[in-house]
Amino acid sequence: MTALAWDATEATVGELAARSGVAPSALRFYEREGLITSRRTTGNQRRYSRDTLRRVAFIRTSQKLGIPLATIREVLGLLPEDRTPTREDWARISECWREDLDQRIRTLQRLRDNLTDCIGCGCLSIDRCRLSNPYDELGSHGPGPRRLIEEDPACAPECVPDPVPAGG
Amino acid sequence: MTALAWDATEATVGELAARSGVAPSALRFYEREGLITSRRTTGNQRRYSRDTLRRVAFIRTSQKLGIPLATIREVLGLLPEDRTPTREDWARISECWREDLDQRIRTLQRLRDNLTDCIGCGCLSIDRCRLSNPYDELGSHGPGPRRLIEEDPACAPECVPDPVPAGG
DNA sequence: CTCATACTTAAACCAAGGTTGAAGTCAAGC
DNA sequence: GCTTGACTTCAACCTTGGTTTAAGTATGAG
Repeated sequence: MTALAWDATEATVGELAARSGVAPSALRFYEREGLITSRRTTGNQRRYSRDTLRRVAFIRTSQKLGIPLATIREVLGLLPEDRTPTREDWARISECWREDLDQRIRTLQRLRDNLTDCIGCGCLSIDRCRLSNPYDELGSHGPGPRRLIEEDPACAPECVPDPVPAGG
Repeated sequence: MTALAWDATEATVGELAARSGVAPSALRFYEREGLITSRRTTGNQRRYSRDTLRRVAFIRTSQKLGIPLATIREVLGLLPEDRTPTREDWARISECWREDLDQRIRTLQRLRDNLTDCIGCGCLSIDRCRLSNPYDELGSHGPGPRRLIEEDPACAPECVPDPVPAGG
């Protein structure tokens, strides 16, 4: 069970995989995509520092929340680079997902309510229905409530919670 | 503007595209995938019957609700084949999405609430966090609440609302 | 030193939901 | 009956989030 060791301060890709429950191929993929980083040994093998485990946990958690990797990468970029991130740092960037999640819940609820309305009248047609309307110009009859179903802006990382305090 | 005509009872792919706001390539794709059908002219061109517009509207609406095409196809299969679907038929199959939508809303709310908890403690770590736990076996410490984040069973078309009454 | 494992890379592949392009055919206005 | 635009098919390509495979290299136990 040397794969679970991580007794020193660094982990191989296999050790990190075992600890995080994420496949080595996925970890290499994350590294290619710039979500995690590693030191290389003289023989070109990866060595991960301990806090990478938390970083991977953040990535997987965010994915469970439905956030695309590109967005996760951007938000990870808000972490301080000059020191190991603290609990507070992680909490701060986790806040980024809250608004996003709230927005998505609201959008789904709106969609569901409209569906309920529309089931009542059986009106799922291009021309009349608030749910189905693609973009009304084509129906060419009156200014419909076009923004009822806005593409949710979900996952735009506009959240820059606070300027991350640098240094210790 | 002959593309918008549809004065007769049938539409070409371009006309249906113009009316529905869905690209011709997408309509051909839907047909390949069995979500819509068409008659062919002697010259092998597609002609869509009028109710295809509603069918396409249903498809797009369902996609907005986050339903995959494969599931939409299955539910479309619940429509009567021996007659043009009525308002009631559409309403009936639209009901299929409701439970699904409710489930997804509940899941997202649960995730958000857990995130709120976890932000409080800054605990997004593999070993402790309810949100981050990948599959607890690896953490190897006690029976955690593993099903807090279940993969939502969303989009299983178990909804067979009523046997569709055949004939007019 | 040797041998088994674990590591390295690049490239191919998967699913979904299409788009794009090439090469050829149909339909309609003049 | 010709020309033009809309149609046809097939195949390749795109994105996201990876996995799989092949060929080769490092590391560490004995």
